[in-house]
Amino acid sequence: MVPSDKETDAIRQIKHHPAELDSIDRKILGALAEDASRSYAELSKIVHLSAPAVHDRVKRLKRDGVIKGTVAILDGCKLGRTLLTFLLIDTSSYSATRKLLAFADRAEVEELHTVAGDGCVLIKVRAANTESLEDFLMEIQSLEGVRSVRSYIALSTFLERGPSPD
Amino acid sequence: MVPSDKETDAIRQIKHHPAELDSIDRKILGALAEDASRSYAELSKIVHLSAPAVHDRVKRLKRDGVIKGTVAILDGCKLGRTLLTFLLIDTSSYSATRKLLAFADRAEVEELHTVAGDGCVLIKVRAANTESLEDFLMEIQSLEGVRSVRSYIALSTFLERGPSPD
DNA sequence: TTTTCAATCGAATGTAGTTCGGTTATATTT
DNA sequence: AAATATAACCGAACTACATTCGATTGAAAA
Repeated sequence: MVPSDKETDAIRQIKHHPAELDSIDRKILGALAEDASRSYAELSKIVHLSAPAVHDRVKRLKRDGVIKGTVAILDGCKLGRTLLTFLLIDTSSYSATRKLLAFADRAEVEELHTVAGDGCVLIKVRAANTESLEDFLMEIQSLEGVRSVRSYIALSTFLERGPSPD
Repeated sequence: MVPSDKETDAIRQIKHHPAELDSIDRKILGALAEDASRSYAELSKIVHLSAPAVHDRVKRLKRDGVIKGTVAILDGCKLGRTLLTFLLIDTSSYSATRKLLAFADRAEVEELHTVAGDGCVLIKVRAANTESLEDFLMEIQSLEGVRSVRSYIALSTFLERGPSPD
């Protein structure tokens, strides 16, 4: 039985192998990673192809999962979140780590990773102010199995973006 | 003299005060932060307004800088970058810190902040593999004025997104 | 009260996304 | 080598969405 298109698409998306990308693909990806509102006409000028040709490539890049989607970038300060902090949390048990994963639901939490090294969990938090950060910290510190929490409060941000195709 | 529209727009964008947002604005922002490709027709169903009304609001949110832009989210693994690492670099001089800021140009670097606390600079790096991460680390460690570099290699990522309007 | 302003709507318009058929070039098969 | 299949591309047509417009409403200011 020949696999249906749907099946092969599913396999393609799951694959963690790097997709084969030529220089034109990379230019398109770079342009869209910078500004996803660019029109196909605009992209076609950048890569010297017709608009439908660019459209085909973007469609393929989405189908293969290289482009995972497009999102609006919001200004944290304008939303009332002025305090960016990275928390490095050392846990003594897996159950404690699991409890920390639940914090992914919080609106203030932007990233949550488990890491190798001294700590176990790394959380990027954008809080409204020091008070709300303190509340957040207290909540984490009071969890059973949390050994230590180190806070790194961002002073200035010089770069914040997603993966680059270059 | 009455300030021109251009001037007031410029002031509005620079302002770090939180913009006044009602619940409809927040719903729109949330929907677009999740998927910026949603049409005004789709958004209008979510917030129970007409498409032009939503259009006006989005235009205002962009003008005020609450929406900073829209970007395509790329899959780091598909691009051949499988290794996500956070570096916490302790420097002994401002000139060393300045040298580190130049690393914002690197394709592997996704975030670069100065932080208060033990370290001075926090860098989020997405490298192709351990070898290229090692090259990167070596380069930083060999900089004059770099006291220490702590590496936190991500094992699993449970959340990665921008500021939320909620 | 009267006026002004901002937010909204339906309808019309314009622009950009998308599909289509045909062409070329390359790779595969016979 | 010839024939066939495949993939990438193009211009032109089509479609759908973004955008503009004028009118209406309701609330705040004069």
